Amino acid sequence: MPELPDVAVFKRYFDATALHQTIKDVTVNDTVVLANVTTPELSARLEDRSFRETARHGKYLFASVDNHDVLVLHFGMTGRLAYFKSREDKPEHTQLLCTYANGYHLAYVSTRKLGEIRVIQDVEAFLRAKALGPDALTLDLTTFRDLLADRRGMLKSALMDQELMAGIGNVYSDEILYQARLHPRLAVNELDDDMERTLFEKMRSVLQTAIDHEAKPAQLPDHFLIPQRHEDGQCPECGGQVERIDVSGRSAYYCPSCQEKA
DNA sequence: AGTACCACCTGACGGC
DNA sequence: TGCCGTCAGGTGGTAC
Repeated sequence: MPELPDVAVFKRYFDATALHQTIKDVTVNDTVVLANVTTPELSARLEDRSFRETARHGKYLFASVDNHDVLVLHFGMTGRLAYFKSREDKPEHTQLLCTYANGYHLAYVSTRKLGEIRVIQDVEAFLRAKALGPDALTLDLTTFRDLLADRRGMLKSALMDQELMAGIGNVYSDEILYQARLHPRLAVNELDDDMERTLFEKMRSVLQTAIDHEAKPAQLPDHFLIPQRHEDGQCPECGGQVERIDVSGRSAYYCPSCQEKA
């Protein structure tokens, strides 16, 4: 699930629950989610410390610790957070559990364990190492135009390329293209200035609207395509059948009559 | 540079 | 009920 809007909601959740409390215990379930630390190292880094603040870039959440470390959380396809009081409420597939002095727990939950947890000291250096592009919700129109200027290939692939811009995944790229009424396979260099502007504005509004609605498909506005991303899905605009095609190995849903290819 | 395909993981779902 | 293939919103590596 986690694309930019989801991670933005996780950040809000983290900020509302897990900051400024002393961490008394750290438990790791499966070390496969640990990218650059061992369980003992992670415990040593976090125990008797607290999280000071968080930041988000693309699909990454950064939680700074009051010792200059930064805990990096990436959620893969199935990751999420859960804050709860009773151990009985610990979700299945909890991979990392932080227990606070007040007895509450923060869990990093991931069924498929495709995400990762790491500890870094320098966020900027991390972003450079990953070669991540600017955050899709932070970049401005001029930057957006520059990024697309010397890009070839298909529109959907470009939106999803984390090195071009960070945060957009398979689902939200479909939504942005639908709102902009552009075909997912349209070549980037076929876009004129107006289409670029529209795409940029829809990118912003789609991401922000999703965040405002907790990134829950069922709560999204009626004119969104996301709830229709399935067999038998209907276009909110024309009522026609939503179609599924392959675009660079991912399934793209779109409306063939509203999203012209050229 | 961009695309296709595989790998990493697990669970849900449909067909037999 | 059980087994099997397929698919799922993530990234990373390799080969064209």
